[in-house]
Amino acid sequence: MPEIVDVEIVRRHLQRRMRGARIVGVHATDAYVLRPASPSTFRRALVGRTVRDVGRRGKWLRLELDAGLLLFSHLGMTGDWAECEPRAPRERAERARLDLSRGRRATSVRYLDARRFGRLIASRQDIPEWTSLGPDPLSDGLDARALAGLLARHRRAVKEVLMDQTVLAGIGNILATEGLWIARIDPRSRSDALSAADVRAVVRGLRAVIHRELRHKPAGAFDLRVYGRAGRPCPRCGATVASVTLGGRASAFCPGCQARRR
DNA sequence: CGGCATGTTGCGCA
DNA sequence: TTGCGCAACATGCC
Repeated sequence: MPEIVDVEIVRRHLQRRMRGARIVGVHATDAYVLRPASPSTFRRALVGRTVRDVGRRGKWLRLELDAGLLLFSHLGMTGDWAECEPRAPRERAERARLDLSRGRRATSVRYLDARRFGRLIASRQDIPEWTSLGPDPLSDGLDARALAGLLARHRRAVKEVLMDQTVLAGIGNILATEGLWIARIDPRSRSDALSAADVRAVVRGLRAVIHRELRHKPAGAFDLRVYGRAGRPCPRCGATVASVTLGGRASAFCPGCQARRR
């Protein structure tokens, strides 16, 4: 599910369903993903609260409730929110459900997460994971000058730096991989070795993937050019797509048209 | 059965 | 101090 695009799509859904709604019931069924971990404490914090706004920064969702309460949601690897009937039976991957009422309308939203790497955190203050996030490419914009400054501050592979949430918020393995392919830059290039033109290309690449995904995602999968395509021909130059490991993550790239900066 | 997965954190080592 | 590499977390799919 989750990179900035997926999380933004979820945010829009939740905003439409939840803004102005009152939480009338909480079925927090999985202590593993909750903070506070006790389902009853978690439930008591949320029941009766009204949702003022659904925000997002990077891969984090931040629901502003009344009475100064905040609900943070990170989707981990397999998390998702979906609307459901209040009477719908619990699904295997369902970790929490919020029953909502707005006017005379009653509906529910539920948090599904097979692998349980996600988190639901009720808090009275912003959490460190939220406050330490770097600029968000969608809400803060992405400009080459700012990104150049950020990249120059690190000496790791550019792909790892792009995926560092404290540098830039929301870029994951797919977007970093595809963005660097569009920019024609080898993901192993040191971030501080990129020229001004390279940084502009990275900005264009990331923008292109983000907006393309944002347009196509709701309709269905859009086709990725190099991610998950190691061993197959590069759609741009025909060379065989390679894969290396960076920061523990598979990183596909085309040795034919993505040059390494040194 | 083994390998892999759109994420994050923490540890050990050079 | 910095930069890595790797394991771990829990589950599902091929």
